[in-house]
Amino acid sequence: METPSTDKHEQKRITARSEDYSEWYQDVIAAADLAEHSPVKGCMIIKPNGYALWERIQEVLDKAFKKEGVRNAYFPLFIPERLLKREEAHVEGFAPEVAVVTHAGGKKLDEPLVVRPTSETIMYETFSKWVQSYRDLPLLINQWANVVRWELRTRLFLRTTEFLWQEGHTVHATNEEADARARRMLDIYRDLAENYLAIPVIPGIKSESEKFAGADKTYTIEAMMQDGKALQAGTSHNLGQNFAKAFNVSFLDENGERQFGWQTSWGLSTRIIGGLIMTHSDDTGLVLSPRIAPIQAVITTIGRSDEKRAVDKAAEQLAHTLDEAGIRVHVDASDARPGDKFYEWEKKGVPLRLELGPKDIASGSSVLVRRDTGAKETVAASALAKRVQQLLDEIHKSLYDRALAYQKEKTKNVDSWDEFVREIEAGNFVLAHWSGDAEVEKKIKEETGATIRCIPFDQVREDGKCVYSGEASTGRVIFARAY
RNA sequence: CGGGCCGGAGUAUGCCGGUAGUACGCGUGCUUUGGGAGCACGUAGACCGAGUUCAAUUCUCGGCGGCCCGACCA
Repeated sequence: METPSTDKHEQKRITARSEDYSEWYQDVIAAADLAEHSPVKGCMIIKPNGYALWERIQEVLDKAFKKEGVRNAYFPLFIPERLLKREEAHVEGFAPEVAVVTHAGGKKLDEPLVVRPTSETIMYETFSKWVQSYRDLPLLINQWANVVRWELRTRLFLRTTEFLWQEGHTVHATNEEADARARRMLDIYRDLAENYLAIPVIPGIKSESEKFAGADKTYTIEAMMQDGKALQAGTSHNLGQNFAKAFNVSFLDENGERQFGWQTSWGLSTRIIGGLIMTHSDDTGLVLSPRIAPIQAVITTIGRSDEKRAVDKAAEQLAHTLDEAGIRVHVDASDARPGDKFYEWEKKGVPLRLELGPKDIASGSSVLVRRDTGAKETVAASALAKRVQQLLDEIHKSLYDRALAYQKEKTKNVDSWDEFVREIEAGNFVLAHWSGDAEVEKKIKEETGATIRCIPFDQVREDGKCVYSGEASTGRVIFARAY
């Protein structure tokens, strides 16, 4: 037995990724002060640092949605049970995981109320009244909300009993238009992931057995975490007319004929924050991509107490300059020792640190330190704002490139079953031929734990044989173990 | 729901069938300040129940709670 060290730094250290990925993940969340477990099992308390990330994501998505003509609305938390039961595949998919309110106001309710696991049913009941004519279409609605899914096993951010998300719901006159909308919204998620979170993703379509309960088609973006497991980072569904028929969402077309609407829904949740953590962070703590970081640059002051006033003043001035340049900046003028401050902001993942002390003020410069590489440079005060902006862009690119290189390195083309098992076991993504048979998919899952993450949009058409059954196949799909 | 580990200051832990000790944290004061400061004083703790025992935080059983691994899932 190893005796625990009494060294305080040893005690504060984050578990190495290579030792225990799960523990490392939780350590990073704790070190960056993002979230904690709540007294209610499976639920999560999102702390201010974590919520600030969610607010940034909301900001980016809301802007993109508005550009598309999507409008925000809010529907009730409670769904009458009969509504949830109206679409057959939907109720089957969600029945095992819904929470139901049976008593309220001191009485047993005549009809139980389901706490929404998603809002298709309650929204479409209303949509049937909102949509009367082809002139009412397309209807583009988004809702920011919490939902509840009673999962057996939970993990901070990745799968919690209650989670925050946005869910978009649309109605269209044609299937083509609905499908284009579903694809378009997935592309907005891809843009968020790649251009803001620096997470490279693989967009594609889900297999029949992996698609959303009640959808005709489910589109997804899949990301690879640092342990090689896949994370479904966002989904978009072409619902066809399944819900429109169940909820009578119909309209009169140009010819005065009644038609059912074609619908989509799409969602992205706080889970993406888990993806952000697991994509970039290291054994020192969180690493945030610059465009999503609530604080992009932190100015840490250094100096003795008799110098403090002058240093603080210079820090405020510098912060003002950076703020003017549109950089999200924070000044840490606390009394803590320099080393303490450095570690603190590294744990929290702030992309850039500017050290400012008497020496810097004397020389009219500042020391700039990158969170991702640790590289230091001294920059003249006059050139700081420009250099900071430049470095933020570089950090984004570097994080993205590194994650993409890792994903490519750990994605293997495989043509035999032995290889397949070995590569999955090694924590890789596997590109393999699959004939489209759901039974085969199920058996592969049972034997290896791997599921089809998606059939990539950029799939190369090539003839081959199913890696499991040997049946003819026209292209490779992505298999992996997933969160 | 199966398998494993664990419940003690805010956190992490050592020894122990008989005054619960240590480190970090936190508070006050002084000295410090360019990579996790030093000293002094202070602060705060055994999940619940039953059993064994002169005596249980320690041993046994049960409950409850947590974490990890599976099944389910965004």
